[in-house]
Amino acid sequence: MNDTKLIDIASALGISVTTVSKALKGYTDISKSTRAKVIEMAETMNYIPNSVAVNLRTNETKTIGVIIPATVHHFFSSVLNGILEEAEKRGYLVIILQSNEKYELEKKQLALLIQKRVDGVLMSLSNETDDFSHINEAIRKNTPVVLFDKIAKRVDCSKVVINDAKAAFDAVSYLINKGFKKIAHFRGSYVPQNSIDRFLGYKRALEANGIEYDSKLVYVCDNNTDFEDGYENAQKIMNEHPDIDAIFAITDLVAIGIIKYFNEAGIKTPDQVAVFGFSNWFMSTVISPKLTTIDQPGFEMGHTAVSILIDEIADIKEHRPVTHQIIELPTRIIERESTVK
Amino acid sequence: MNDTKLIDIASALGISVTTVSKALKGYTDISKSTRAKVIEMAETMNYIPNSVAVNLRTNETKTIGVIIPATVHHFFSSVLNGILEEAEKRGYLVIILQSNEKYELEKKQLALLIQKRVDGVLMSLSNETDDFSHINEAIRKNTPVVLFDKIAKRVDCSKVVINDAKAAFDAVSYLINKGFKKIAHFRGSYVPQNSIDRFLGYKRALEANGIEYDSKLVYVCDNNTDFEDGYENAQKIMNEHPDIDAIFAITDLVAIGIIKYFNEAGIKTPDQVAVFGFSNWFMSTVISPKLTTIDQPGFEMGHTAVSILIDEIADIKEHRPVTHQIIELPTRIIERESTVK
DNA sequence: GGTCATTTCGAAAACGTTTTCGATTCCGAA
DNA sequence: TTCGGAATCGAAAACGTTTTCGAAATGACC
Repeated sequence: MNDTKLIDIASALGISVTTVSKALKGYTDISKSTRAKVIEMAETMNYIPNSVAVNLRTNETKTIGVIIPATVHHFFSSVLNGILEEAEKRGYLVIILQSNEKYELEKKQLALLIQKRVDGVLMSLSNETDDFSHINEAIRKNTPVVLFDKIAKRVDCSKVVINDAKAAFDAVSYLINKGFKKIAHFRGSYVPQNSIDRFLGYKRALEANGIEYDSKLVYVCDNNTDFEDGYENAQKIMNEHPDIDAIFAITDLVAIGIIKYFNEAGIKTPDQVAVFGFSNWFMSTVISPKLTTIDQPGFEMGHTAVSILIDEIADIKEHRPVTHQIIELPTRIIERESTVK
Repeated sequence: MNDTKLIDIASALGISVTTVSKALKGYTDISKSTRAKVIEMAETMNYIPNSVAVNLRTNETKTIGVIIPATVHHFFSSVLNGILEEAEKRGYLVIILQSNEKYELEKKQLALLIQKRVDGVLMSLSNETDDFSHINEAIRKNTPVVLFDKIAKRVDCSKVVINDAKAAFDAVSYLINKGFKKIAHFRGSYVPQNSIDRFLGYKRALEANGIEYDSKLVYVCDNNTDFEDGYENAQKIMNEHPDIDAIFAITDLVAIGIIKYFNEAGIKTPDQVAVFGFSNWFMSTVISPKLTTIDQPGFEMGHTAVSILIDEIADIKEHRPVTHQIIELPTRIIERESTVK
């Protein structure tokens, strides 16, 4: 536990702490000779600056916080990888917290992060969250926040998202163009923005193509930890509406539940009912038939969210005005077996 | 940016910073009346202690670092969830780093964590790591380290693992008892301990059951990001040894690659060749046939690793002697379709 | 009223840096 | 020799807490 500190180097060299500090930080008012001596001594004494002391003095921690709503499975692991990579590249550490889709927890965790003096925070909202004062409060305290994926339009901060409505519109339009006529939608719960947007994209695509929207064909899947929800609703819809010929699912997980049921019940995919997923999760190539889906660029989303956040941190530090950006990452259809006859 | 600090409360109340601090921390030498006043004022002024200053003073950060070798997919996401949950429960924050299976990066990241003064670190070793001096160095500096999953037997610290050799032994014994005779093994690369142990378990199970070990039936799959490796080696082995009747794969990912190939090539699983995986990843129930595998308790592993680490942190702080533990978590066979005719 | 113990408070040091600002030294030019 | 500027260094304050230790005030008791 023999941490060497500035004062150790200083007394070893018979100079002041100030000089040591300045030499190490490249101040120009230190002669080359003493600078060399200091650097060498720091080397041999294996000096490592105490980050906590530096943080206190400089009022920055070079750390960002990340709050994600769900477990680190699936889509969020891609985002996380993007976050970790970009943060490391820019010299920031990242603290991860999971809100488990709970508003209260999310609020508490955000408070904890700003208490810990992180320089900024990245967050994706919980399904429960419909009050955003905690976020505004953080921003007011000069801790920049950037929202990704599950965002709130009403919060004034940077956001990086995909255009869920457009992606869903494209997906359903694709199905219509393929000749499917009675297309159901397995949607998510009612509050998260992306659940709403995907639903709206579905509805608009129908209307744009002269197909009447039928609310009876919309089922709610609000469990996003396993595929049981998709499985059960597939069973249900085949009883209630056996004549559907396609389902647009809000996530690949739901879609896989559907396909699982269809495989077991002897319902042919895509011949009797086609299935379209969302997110391009890893397992969408594992299932048989392979799932047609929307590629959602998680890695890139993490990347750019970090990038924007760190830029804003710098802006605030330099007292520049910060301008919030809304970045919309492109999605694309990945056509596989579950929709091609 | 109107952070209120102790001194603000103190001057608002006309008392000293010391008294405010003590009142807030429940010191008994403060009268109930002033304590009440302080608490109320802190409340109305919305006081939040500056963690950085506290850290500097108390010399602890209530933060632990985690270094994982691979991307947060699959097994590690379970571990991570266990870590996050237990850490939160015990009042610790967690900083995540990925070494991408690189020794140099792992070393650098460990140094970074101790520079940041984390109270302890959890790590799972990279495939490249065969020098452990960086870990010993951390421990010598009083930063406790606990290794999980991919560990090094020679490092003197706590570890939480599964018994890979026994789990593999059980898996292969199971196959033998099921009547399979010519069992191949798709192993991992040569240095990680769990790759070695699973291979040894395979070999011993054969020998224990009077089946001669044949090194020709062992294939190396060292890519753990997708299932191509399993796919290609499955193709290869069916050319070179078409008479095998089972494959024990080092991971579910490899096993899924194998099954993918078999499905495409018209090779019946398990009738012609059975497949046994390892880890019980989520997708092992998605593939068809569903994969028989070993359940590896990732969540619990994260949980207990954190628990041990935090206990050691407390021991060090209280100057108690710390005794290292080696925890071996139980595994079990999950029998599914890929091995039952 | 005096003594002593108890209760209640605050000054100050400490944690390890960074940075301002002034002091000292050095050197060349006049 | 003197002067002025440049080069080099260090004292000290500051970041916001915690905690030791002593001082002051209070209360109890005779």
